[in-house]
Amino acid sequence: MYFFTEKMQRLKMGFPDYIQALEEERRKIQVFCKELPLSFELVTQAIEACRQQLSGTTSEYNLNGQSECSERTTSSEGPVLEEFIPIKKRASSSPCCDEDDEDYEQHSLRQTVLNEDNKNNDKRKSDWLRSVQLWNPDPPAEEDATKKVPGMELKRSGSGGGAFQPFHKEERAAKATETLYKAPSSTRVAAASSSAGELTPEKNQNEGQRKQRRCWSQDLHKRFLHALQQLGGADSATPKQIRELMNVDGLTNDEVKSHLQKYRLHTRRPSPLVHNSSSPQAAPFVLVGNIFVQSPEYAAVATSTASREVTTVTAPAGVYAPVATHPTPVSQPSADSIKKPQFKKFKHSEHSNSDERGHHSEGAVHSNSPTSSSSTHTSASPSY
DNA sequence: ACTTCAATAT
DNA sequence: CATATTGAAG
Repeated sequence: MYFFTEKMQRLKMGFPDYIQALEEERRKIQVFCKELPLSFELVTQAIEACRQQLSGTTSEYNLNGQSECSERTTSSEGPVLEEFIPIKKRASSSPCCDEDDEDYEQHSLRQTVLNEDNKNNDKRKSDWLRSVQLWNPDPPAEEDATKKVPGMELKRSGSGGGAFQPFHKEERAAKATETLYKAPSSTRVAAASSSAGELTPEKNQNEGQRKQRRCWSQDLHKRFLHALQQLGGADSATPKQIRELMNVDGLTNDEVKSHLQKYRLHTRRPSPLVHNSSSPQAAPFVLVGNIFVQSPEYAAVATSTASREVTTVTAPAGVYAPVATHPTPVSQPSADSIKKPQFKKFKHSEHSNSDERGHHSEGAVHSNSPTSSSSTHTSASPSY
């Protein structure tokens, strides 16, 4: 109890007041009990403890409350937060290159709201990394090994490394599969399997079939970022260099190129639009349905301006990080141990200015909000 | 019907 | 190498 008394003293409250404060607190976080189950529980316990202390008798702590909030309970009356779990865990992260765990994320808070009647409202998950991060939770990590055949495809089983974990269904297959390739869609015959061996995916695949999609697992992406950062940012890095740094075998330049393209695309200002009105800091939270959630933009902004700690706290995991945002990536003892290309060569004329992309030294850093893509506005996508 | 994303094509 | 287009998947 010392714990409580101390707190109360600090707050200059007596048990009754403290209890009341706690209850209020509990009420506030109740909506998030799903997201913050422990907090909820802690507060609840604290209340009970205080009550016991106060009256010496055991009183029910939930007079008015429900001790638990079932997820679906809320759904009955409207929108409900579907996913939003900030679990940032990199449990299974690669053993090898964990040194730079850093903030790999910025805005990836997503607010997904689900209206019972409307299925495709804003389910915009903010970004492309969605895939990256959900897929292949397990970092095969075994980079050393020969594995990671290009042909591999892992089904999402977002767990381990994944930062998000949708609370609903979600089956997780054993992560075992390191490499598993798709069944021959057609032409390819089973023949290969017999003698030689297993992996030679690209080999016998006669005709032109499109190459198996490469799955950018979390680990892979991590390496990608790592490389990127060593190279001074997405804008100065080139596919080849990246690939080399990544040192993943089986990875091709094209794959890296493609990924880089996407990365750049998403990374750079997705939203030219300004949210004039409210100052950024004014509204870290937005009201969604009947719940407040942190707005992604805010998180993004926070990353750039505010310090990292804020970021880490508020922003759950994302995958793509500001990358080079700051200095000292990994091993960077001497400034010039690695070269920083910085400016790209601009071929000749053209490049009709206006492009925002001319970063200056430092290494890039767009820490803007890629939040993306989405929301509401329809178009924006090339397809159509 | 739409979006996202890696693979290709330029 | 950068970008644009394609085609597959969700």
